[in-house]
Amino acid sequence: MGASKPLSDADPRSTSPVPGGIAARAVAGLRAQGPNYLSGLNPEQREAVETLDGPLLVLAGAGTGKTRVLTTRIAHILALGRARPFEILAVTFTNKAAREMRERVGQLLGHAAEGMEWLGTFHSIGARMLRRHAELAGLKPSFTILDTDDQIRLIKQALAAENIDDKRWPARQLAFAIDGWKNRALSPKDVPAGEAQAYANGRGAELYTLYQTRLKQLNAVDFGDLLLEPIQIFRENPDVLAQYHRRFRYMLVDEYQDTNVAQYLWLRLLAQGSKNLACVGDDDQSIYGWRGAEVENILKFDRDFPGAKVVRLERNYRSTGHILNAASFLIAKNEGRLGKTLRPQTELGEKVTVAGSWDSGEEARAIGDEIEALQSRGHRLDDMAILVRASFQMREFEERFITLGLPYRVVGGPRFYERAEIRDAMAYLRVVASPADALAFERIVNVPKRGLGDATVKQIIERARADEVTLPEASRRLVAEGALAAKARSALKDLVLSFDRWSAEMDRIPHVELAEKVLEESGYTDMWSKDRTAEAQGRLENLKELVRSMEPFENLRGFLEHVSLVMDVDGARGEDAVTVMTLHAAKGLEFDTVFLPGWEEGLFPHQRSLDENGRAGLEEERRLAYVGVTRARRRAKIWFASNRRVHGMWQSSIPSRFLDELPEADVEVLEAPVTFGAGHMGGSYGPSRFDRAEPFASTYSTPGWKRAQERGFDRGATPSPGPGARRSGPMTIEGELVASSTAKAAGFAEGARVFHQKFGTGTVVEVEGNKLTVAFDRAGQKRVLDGFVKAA
DNA sequence: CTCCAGCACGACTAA
DNA sequence: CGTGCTGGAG
Repeated sequence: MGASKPLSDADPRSTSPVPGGIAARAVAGLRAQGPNYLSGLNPEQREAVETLDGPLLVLAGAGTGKTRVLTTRIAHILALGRARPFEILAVTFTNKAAREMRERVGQLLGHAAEGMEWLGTFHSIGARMLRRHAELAGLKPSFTILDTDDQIRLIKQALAAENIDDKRWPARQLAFAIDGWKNRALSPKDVPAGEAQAYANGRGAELYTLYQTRLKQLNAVDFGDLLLEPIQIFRENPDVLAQYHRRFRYMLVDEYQDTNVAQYLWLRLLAQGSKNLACVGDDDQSIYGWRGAEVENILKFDRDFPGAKVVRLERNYRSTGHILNAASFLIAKNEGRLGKTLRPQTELGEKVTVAGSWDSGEEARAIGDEIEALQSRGHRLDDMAILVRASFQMREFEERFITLGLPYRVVGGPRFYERAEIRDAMAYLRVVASPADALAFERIVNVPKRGLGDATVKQIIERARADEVTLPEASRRLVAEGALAAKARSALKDLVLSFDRWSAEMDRIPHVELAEKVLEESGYTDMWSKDRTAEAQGRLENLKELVRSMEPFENLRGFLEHVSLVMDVDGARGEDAVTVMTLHAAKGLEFDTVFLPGWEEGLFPHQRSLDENGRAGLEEERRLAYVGVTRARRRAKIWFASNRRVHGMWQSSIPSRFLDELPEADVEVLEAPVTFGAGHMGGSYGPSRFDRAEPFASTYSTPGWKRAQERGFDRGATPSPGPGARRSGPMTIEGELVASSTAKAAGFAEGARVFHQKFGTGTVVEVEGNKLTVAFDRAGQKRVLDGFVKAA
């Protein structure tokens, strides 16, 4: 690599590929005037943008203009004519980041960044490459991309075929292991013996091989393969790799600290061409260790890419002083870091606030109130966000915001495409688009119920395997031969004919219309319309949303590709709304006001991180806290609750250790608005508690609150309540308590129509204190507590 | 052979 | 709390 002499771009002629050529003169011209897109950059940023040749690492602290550098750099390359849009490889981790980059390059150039076909996520670019050279990997270009769910079902099948007890060796565990191997670019033969030993008595590697074979048979890949297969192809086909070397004149990577071994290898292979690889990252924001990210990659960048230039961005333009100081002080507790000193560029502003609440419900109420207060003072909801550690925390906020009528949007919550109804609908569409998609066919062959159970499906699969045909084709043959029971045969015949009809229509009618037709004619929407459970309505809404989301796409195939790679729905509609999302999803974003609830030991830092990764896990959690605080421009508001329901059980919790790691001078501790009950460990649950709860009877009447109180009482009786110690017996205490505190608020009479979250609507048959016997229209007669039903 | 209810068990973060 | 498997009824 001695050939790559360090090039100074002070002299434009030396950086030009063709000395004295058009580009060089253009550079000189631009340099003279200074193109306006460069004018707002500080010296470090400008250096990062203008250092075009050779490897470059930009260490960009939070809020130091990282995205700006990346996008300006692209604009610069294009403006100088160094490369055409399709000769730039620009990789991000999330679709959001890719989208943003595309938009901002467009803004800089004054027109859409058309033609940047290699701007995207690692996975989408990997998929694109793999489709081009699918044959080299033993696949057809139409291969399907399996998500985690499909993956696990496939592994289950493999385990069953090998007679491995999936109770003892859960499929998830193997899926997790395979994922890990793929993240480290290990093919079955490369798996270290020790690790392969760990699963199913040493059959790990064998099962991995089997899984890969099944994938190929299904013409499918998983997420890991989207990178691994191209790496394999590049290694085995130098001519293919050479094509990409010629193609990519410049390469940019966002969030380099999050790359795993496979991504690193992929990049290194590609960067052997032009060597113009620019990586941007921040070791303090490395929060994806659990999916294989190797902070090492960023730490040893200059060794991996000799002659690399390193630029540090340390001027923070985002946050006010107190916020930045608090974040810096916190992250300084980490040991394994390159070390950067972020410098605030503005006033100290407001201190970071820390407040406690009795339980998670109160936390949600208090934050909701504060949001409304801010809103009434003229703050936009768009400028506020609630960042949670785990997505289960979101629900409470959603519920609260619904009652308040506060518009909110959830980013990456209970994920849209993971909902059963969406997956079913998608499976239908997948089979229509490619009848060979066996997993999809299996999923919906008996949804809605058609009388095609396991036995029938098994026959179809066996036949398909014997004849080496698709499942629909095997079904067709079985039907034609008059096999199967008469009932199953006619149901199957109808289904196969329907698929034939839909497939034939695929290119004739608009895909949105086709989707509606498929869902309608298959009886799928009907199935939910007839369903009287509470969720059914929401599911139908989701299906409508799915169909609506297909509109922007050219055709069905385009849509399906999008969904398999972009597992999120664009929720960014115009309305002013509070954002609720996980800390992981928040990386790269910023808001004026950031609420950080749930800073409790066990949740944040998350127990599992500590258990599984010890100190490294703690450090990653701390980086996550750092990411959270640094999302805030003007206000960071941290909360913790004394009681939180985890896995359906109320547990008391202690404040996060991170709170004590914040600097006193930059933090203001708020009096909790309502602190009664907290720390009430004594067994004296006398009338005094009731008296205090009484005034709140109307507000504190949610089931959760009741159980919070019940839990408090319970703790008095049993000092260390183990989880599971109370499987089904809390009714008496809860019952009495609830009866007194909600007697006036609730009070259902016999014959009243009520609605229950789980059982739907029904009629009250009997009232006994707060216990109701309700005949539900669908779910039958049940005894429920009145707190769980609303008047219908 | 299919369907459904009841029960056990596992639950953070992502493309 | 939700899903996924098992066993028994139809």
